[in-house]
Amino acid sequence: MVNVTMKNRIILHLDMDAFFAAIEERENPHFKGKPIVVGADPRKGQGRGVVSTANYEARKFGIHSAMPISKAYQLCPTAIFLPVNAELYSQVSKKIMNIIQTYSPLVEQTSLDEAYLDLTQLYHTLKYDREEVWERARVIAKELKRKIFEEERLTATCGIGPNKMIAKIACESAKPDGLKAILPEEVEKFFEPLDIEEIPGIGEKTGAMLRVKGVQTVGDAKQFSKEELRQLFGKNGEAMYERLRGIDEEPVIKERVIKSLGKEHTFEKDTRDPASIIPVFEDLVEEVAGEIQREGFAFRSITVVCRFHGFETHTKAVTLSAATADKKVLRQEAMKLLLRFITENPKPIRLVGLRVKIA
DNA sequence: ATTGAAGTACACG
DNA sequence: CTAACGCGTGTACTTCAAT
Repeated sequence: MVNVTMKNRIILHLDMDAFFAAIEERENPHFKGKPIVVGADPRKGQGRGVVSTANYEARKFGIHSAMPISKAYQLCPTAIFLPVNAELYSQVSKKIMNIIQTYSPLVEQTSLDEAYLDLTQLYHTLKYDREEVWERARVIAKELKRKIFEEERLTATCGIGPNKMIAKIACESAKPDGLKAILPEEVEKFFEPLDIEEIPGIGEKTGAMLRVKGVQTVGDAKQFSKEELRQLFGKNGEAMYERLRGIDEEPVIKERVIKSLGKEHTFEKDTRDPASIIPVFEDLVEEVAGEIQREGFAFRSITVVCRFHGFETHTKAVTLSAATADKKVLRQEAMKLLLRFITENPKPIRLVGLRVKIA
């Protein structure tokens, strides 16, 4: 009998290829073969936002997600720049997720275009025959890809592994329109040459710190003991030690509980003019309060964010004596925090934001 | 000693 | 002139005060 616990799972990660851009391409067939950048308006290179999604044609110019739109414009001014049509992408996402649901009862949606499927039940239905289980998972991935393409004319990439992290890394390695399974006995070989920043949780800052220490790959990073990593990176360091070795016990969760909710706004030009700032901030209050009411939430803690000229960002927060859903209270308290920012800091303001913690 | 609040840093899609 | 850098959400840390 095979042990079926957290230690012996099979997880599938599905990630849509260049999702937003692919939808736009589908909706406008004459865009086919041209570089498409979905994101902020570049306004002749003066726009302030970032790239949400670039299709593979645009990526050939070096354009990628999260890149400042002004840089994307420099790299390829002739690309087709499109605004984010969130409503449309959300509708398509729902259809995709509905398809995914039919392949597993345990699905975790992590964004509009990504989901994890826990296929561990296959161990039961296939009498614990490991070969069969992994083969069946591949078949499911192929069927998923085919079904999504048939129904939505969009391609996806699937990764399969013994946990979420490995499934995701497998998926990343197979993009676009790919399928990759990493078996438990293949994990070590596969991980060894990976750049450290491919490990979830190691971002730009942590990656830079590791490179200073002469670490480039996952293999290099394994020279550090768990204690050393804890010294360097705290609690994250301990998790990192495990992840470098392909260990990840994170369960596939059906739905996450919302813990906080907020809105923010970046001005077209940095400003200290109350006539520009106040109405925008009032709108944030309206939207946050509206969402709180719609969801039937209450809040007790309020945080206001201010990003000043030069990108310096600060927060101010208050905690109320009791939870409430009252918009007046939100406006009153949030406005006090905002005014403190304006009186304490003479710099022009780039962004204002408002966030509440759900009680 | 523990808890909660305020503020900062970092990560991810 | 090597900087340009949205938005929404989560976790973890440090510091300080009150319990």
